Amino acid sequence: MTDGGAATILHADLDAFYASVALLREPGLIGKPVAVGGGVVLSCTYEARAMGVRGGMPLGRARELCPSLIVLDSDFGDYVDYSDRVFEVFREFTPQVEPLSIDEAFLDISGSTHLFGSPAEIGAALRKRVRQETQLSVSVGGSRTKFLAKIASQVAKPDGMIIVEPGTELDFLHPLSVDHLWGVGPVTLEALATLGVKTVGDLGETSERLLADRVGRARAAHLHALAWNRDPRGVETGRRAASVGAQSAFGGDHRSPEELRAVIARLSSRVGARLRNKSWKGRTVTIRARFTDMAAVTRAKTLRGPTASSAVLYRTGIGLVDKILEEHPDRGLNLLGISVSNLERGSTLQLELGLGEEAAPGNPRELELQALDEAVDSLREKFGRRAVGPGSDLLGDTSEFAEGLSDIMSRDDGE
DNA sequence: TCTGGGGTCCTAGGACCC
DNA sequence: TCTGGGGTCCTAGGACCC
Repeated sequence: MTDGGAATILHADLDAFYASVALLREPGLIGKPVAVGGGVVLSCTYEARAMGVRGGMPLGRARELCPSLIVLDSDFGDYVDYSDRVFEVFREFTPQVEPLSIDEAFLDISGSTHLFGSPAEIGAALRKRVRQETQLSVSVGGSRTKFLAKIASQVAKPDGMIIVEPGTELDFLHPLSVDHLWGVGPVTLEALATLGVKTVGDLGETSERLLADRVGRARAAHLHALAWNRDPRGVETGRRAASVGAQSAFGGDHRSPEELRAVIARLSSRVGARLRNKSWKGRTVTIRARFTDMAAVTRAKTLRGPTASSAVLYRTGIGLVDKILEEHPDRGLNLLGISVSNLERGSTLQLELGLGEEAAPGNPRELELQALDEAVDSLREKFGRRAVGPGSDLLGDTSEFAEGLSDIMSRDDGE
């Protein structure tokens, strides 16, 4: 922008982040095929990838492909620490940092080139600094547009850097297969293949109307624009989450209604605590359920007012779970999740019932709900995330929280 | 050891209002 | 007698990403 069209956006992406962090504790395993995860592969080293192992793959399948695979447990606290340190390094080069996930970010460096040099020089310095600070390797892509910077970093992996200079974008982009584009997954890839579209160049030569018939209007317009390197999105630093949620998968065996309530209690306590931590409130509560055949359904309820109360989330969630169980009486559940969207900023001081009742100060039921939320928060602070709900040493399988709730609910009758 | 947990965005239909 | 069209909100489902 300020320097007459030079590449000004960097995309920085840590290589095999979870696996690399795990290896810092086990340096003897460097160079071996290592995966981190439980149930499925969260992340794996490039040695494991060479054998066909991929993120998201069930561990059983990964072991089939790579019998010598070493599987390590994940430690989420470690990941957050390392991520924080890496993002601090990013901010040494520019305040314009947009986090995309725990291990990648966009950086707008258009205001930094006079201090730190060309994009390639900044990218090289940033990679060096991250390695100094954390011993982790980060791949970097650079371009005038956001999505192309991201593609460049993917192509540069592992431990590489590609800066796409202005004027050379289409030469770089058009030979790539379409699934390099953000938003092209297996389904869209297949739909595009039926049109004979294999490369980004093919995509650019295909009419938008034809594309829209196969993949929908919005996606067609988006993909067509990307094929010609049109991406007006800038780096956004202050993005607010659109939803907050938690989910839990359990084995195929039958769960009693009490056990399902306890799962919802634990998930509600986690989500509510996270909302209150950030002073957010949300108005729409969604329950997601997955059956043993992996088919999934969602049921949502929009409250009259926003809430951050674990107690309200629990009560609303239970109602939605009951609805699902009524509609699918004979199917076993495999997973339950609860999330809150329609978020807005709200003070934590004033809790609302969110069910259309007046949140009058001193409303006895509101005070009880608030007391439950405070109990949730202090338990979680003292004993960690498993303090409330099934598996908790402290409270057993039916949480005190759920019992308190049902107590209050039973007294609601007749109001 | 067959399937984790955190998200974003789009589509489509119905209810409801003017 | 005939029966519009736009806009918003809500719900449900699905593709996709890390």
